[in-house]
Amino acid sequence: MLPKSVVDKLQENVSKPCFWKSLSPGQNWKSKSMRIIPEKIVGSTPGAFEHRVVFSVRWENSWQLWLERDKDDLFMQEEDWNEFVDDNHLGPNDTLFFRHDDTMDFEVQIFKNNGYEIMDVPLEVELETEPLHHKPQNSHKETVTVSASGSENGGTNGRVRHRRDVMNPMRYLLNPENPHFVKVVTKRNDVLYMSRPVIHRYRLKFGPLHSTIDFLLPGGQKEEGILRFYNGQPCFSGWSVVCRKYKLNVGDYVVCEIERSGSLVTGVRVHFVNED
DNA sequence: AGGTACCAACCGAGCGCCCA
DNA sequence: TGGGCGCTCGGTTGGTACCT
Repeated sequence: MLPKSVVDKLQENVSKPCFWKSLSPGQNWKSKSMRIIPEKIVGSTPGAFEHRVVFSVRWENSWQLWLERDKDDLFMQEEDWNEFVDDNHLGPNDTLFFRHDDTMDFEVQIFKNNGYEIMDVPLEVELETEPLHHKPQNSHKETVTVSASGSENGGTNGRVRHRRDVMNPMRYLLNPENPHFVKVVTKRNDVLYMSRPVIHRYRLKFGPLHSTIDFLLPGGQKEEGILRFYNGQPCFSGWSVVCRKYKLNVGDYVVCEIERSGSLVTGVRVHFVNED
């Protein structure tokens, strides 16, 4: 459990409905009891989140979790909750603090057993060995190089047009499990094409034509993109705005980290590569 | 208010490269 | 060597700012 000073400080700042989750003996984070939305929260915000909730964390990542009723209790769906647990590498001594922000939105704070709050994406300690439920085949190694065209190691359709590789693109990611690809800026930057190997490998799904996605940029900045399908290939307009705003030049590299809700693509987190 | 110029975006066509 | 894929190119369209 957290030190009392930390608890007191949190509670001082809390005027909205909130609750804690930490493990009791014999439980693990994927126990069904950990997926329950406390009745007092449901009761205090009637109708606010009958179908889904969205958890947002300090490092501007978020997870959408669908809800299901079981008897009188409201549970987060197992698959969604397990993904949240895996993504954040929750350990037995961790504590979660949930604050109901707005309608279906919760702000989530993750504390380690010493009361230290995680402020950035938790890194997986042993990336190579821990099995992950949606980890793709040919999972990335830290030393992987990725061609600028977006093809990753082991891909059969990869083209090597710009053979200056970005070393270790995973180090740019907020969440190492997220799909990602490397994009080289060209003089035609009206749309950002999605990498097909990444789409297939992660079985990514897209919203309807003209639905919006977010370009999540450094410093918490955000630009809106529109989903298009050119030649059957999904891509996002609004990319030119990003290139202009951040003064990207032809030949510059960016690591595009795909944000998902389930398998549905909701945004592209853009990491500017500076390897020179 | 209407005309013009400029710019950004749309999207089909086609090029270049890799693999079987 | 042909087919498929990833990507760029370029013509067209639509929106906006500026000028008269």
